[in-house]
Amino acid sequence: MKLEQYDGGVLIRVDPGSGVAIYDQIAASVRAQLARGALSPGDRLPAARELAEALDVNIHTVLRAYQDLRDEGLIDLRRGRGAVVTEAAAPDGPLLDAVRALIAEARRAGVGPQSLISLIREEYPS
Amino acid sequence: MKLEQYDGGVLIRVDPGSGVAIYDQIAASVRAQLARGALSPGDRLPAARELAEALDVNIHTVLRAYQDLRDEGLIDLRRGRGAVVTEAAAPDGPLLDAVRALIAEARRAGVGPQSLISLIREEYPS
DNA sequence: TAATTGTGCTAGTGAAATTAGAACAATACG
DNA sequence: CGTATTGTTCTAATTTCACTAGCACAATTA
Repeated sequence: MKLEQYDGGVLIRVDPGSGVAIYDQIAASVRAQLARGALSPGDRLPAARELAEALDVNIHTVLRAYQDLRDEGLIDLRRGRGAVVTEAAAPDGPLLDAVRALIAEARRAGVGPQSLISLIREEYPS
Repeated sequence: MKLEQYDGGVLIRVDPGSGVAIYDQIAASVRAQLARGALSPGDRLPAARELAEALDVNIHTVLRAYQDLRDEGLIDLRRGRGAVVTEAAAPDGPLLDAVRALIAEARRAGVGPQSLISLIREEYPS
């Protein structure tokens, strides 16, 4: 089952039994929307307590996701103020095009998401 | 520290303290080599017991990786016979090109591996 | 037949995720 | 100024899952 949370354009989905950690799903959802342009610099993410309740998750789990995003420089996170999207996290058209081109190519070749991601991890060292 | 295992062209690396599960690292390593063409249909992966000993890991950890690969249709896994690369898992040049193009684009845009993978997960539904 | 190889099972250990509750500090807003 | 909001920090318990360990068993190969 998937829990969702809608808040002025911010849509976050979480699947407790997907093998991926919940805080990682939250962070990934935000990252994807940033790259896609669904979230723009200056936009505000839902308050941690608020999102936690909506997703039926502990506040610390949400905070963990937010802190990861801050460490990556994607959001500005401060008490009293909340989580605000950074200037550095501007949407990128060409990148999104490249992503969609790659996925089309992968589909054609019969390569699934797992293999594709493994390949990228291998070719794009952290 | 990284442990490796060489076996007739099959190179598998594992880093116990990388945050990624070992079985996932093994599977990812195989996936990447399949897509790259370092492994071809008909090739045989090292026996689970053998690889486990070489990597200094439990056999169940290796089997978990192999079973995941089988679930994805990449290898044929049967007792007595071992793990053999499937016909479906053929190498693909254009795909690899697209991957490298995407990574170049991501680097240019200052988008890290995390965000990139999150984006692909979101755009390439399982 | 004998050796190899994956399967299935039980069980224990350790690390990490998640939850819970509370007090506290910075910010925003009337 | 006072109050509500919001993230921060802390302790602690629980739960989940990866990993290890050892064993017996079944299928395949040679």
